[in-house]
Amino acid sequence: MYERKIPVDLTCPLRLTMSLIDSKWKSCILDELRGRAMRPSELHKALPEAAPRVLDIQLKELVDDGLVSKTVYPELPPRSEYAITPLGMTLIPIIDSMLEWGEKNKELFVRKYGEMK
Amino acid sequence: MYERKIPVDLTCPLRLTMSLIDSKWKSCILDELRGRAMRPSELHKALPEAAPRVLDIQLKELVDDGLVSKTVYPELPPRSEYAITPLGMTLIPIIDSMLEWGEKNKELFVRKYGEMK
DNA sequence: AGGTATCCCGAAGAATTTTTCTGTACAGGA
DNA sequence: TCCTGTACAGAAAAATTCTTCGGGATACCT
Repeated sequence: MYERKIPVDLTCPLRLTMSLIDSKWKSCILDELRGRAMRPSELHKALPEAAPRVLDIQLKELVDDGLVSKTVYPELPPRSEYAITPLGMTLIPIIDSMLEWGEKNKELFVRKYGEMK
Repeated sequence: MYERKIPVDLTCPLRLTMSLIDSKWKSCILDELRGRAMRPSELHKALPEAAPRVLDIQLKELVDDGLVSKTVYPELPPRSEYAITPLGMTLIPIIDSMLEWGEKNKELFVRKYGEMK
């Protein structure tokens, strides 16, 4: 795993919160898991633009940070499920306000940056 | 300036909003400017841990995105001021909820990651 | 002229994150 | 047996962001 060489000042509440969710797919993962627990393969299907390996890594970080929980069912074929934790749920209002902001202002930026498709 | 090779799907409202504020110092800059306009040198003093060049670049991007405005006073010595725009102000509730979240949960992560000084 | 201060910007390299490729392991089905 | 699906992880490459270094412009002051 990668070891940071330049520490971040997590004393700043803003940077602390940011550090937990500003990776490329973390906010999307939390948004997907808000309604129900999902299996890894489901998440991969739900976020097809994300490289599977990246999803796995960011999922693991979310688990390490206590925002998501992982349950492994000792079955065959193997099955596991990721669910948002109560702590993770407390971030949902932030996700929601970002969703709402993006919805309300998207025309502004689609015009500026193009469809980006 | 750097040209992206992998486009981001800004059709997703969450990723759109994120893309505007998830650079290292953008949220901090908006937080600093929320109260009053500031000169670049003031911002550098307010955020001493940020490399000045990075602040300049991110400030410029915020201006390009319409979240911050720049006013240059044709004086000598030169003076300019950055202020948050009405559009930028609509992001403040999001910043606030992140500040609040970080404040409320910081002990959890300080314990986990250390003081990070 | 040499020093200050202000603001801005280019370029190279380091740091970090993301992407891609590859490999492990298990068991069911053709 | 070979191929499939599921889940996970190492390692190298590529992409992106951040850091550092240094320069340019202007006009003031000594």
